[in-house]
Amino acid sequence: MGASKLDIYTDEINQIAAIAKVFSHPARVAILQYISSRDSCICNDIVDEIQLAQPTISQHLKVINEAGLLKGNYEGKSICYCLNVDRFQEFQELLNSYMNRTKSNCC
Amino acid sequence: MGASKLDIYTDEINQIAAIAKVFSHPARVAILQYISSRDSCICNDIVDEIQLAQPTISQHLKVINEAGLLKGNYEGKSICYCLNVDRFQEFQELLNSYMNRTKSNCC
DNA sequence: ATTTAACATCGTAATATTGCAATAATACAA
DNA sequence: TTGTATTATTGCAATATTACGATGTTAAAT
Repeated sequence: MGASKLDIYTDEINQIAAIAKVFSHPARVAILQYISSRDSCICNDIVDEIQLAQPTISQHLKVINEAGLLKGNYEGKSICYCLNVDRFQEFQELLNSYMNRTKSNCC
Repeated sequence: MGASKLDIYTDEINQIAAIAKVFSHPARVAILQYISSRDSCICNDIVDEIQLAQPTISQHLKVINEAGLLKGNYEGKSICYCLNVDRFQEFQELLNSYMNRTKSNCC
């Protein structure tokens, strides 16, 4: 196989896994950190900062974007990628809600 | 390729990604939730609860275990898998530390 | 109109992940 | 010791992910 069986889990569990997946690659962790550290967030800047080719960065940005974590504003000829802070906050709250419920010991 | 280039990131970024990877599959999210909900956490119980074959559960448990999130105590003929709450707490704090720093808006 | 710069998409190779059947290992029970 | 129940490991097929070169696309500049 290789494909996850998503239909056997609750929506909440699939949602947590989907959120975690965004952060499960160091390039995406680094990209998000970099975007939040800059006033203007041009993709080419990221290529200079992170040692990956431009298509690879673009691909990771797509994953981050499809999770709803970006707000892209066109500014002149480059794109200003911004963090969608509300969505990011929502992700953090969902993760914490899951983790708080789960960290009660069993033995 | 297909392999992540780990050497181009800081240790902290790789650590966050490694933590997130544990939670990036719904089976592992479900297993952790289930383990924390039970007093005795036998693997066979998990197989009954989650619609995956025993080797698949065992494989996911291995990933969770290698991340340090389990304490396994032998109790009779079955294994009592317990959540390593300290480690789980540590993961939560590292994720929150990263996310709190990152969620400041840029635009 | 042509060029240039920034970013996206396509195609593809390399590698990782997921899932399970078959089998092995382990520990207790009879 | 022989069975039985529980968990781990192996091997393999299917799919996903990662990475990048080549090529498009878009918008401003010349």
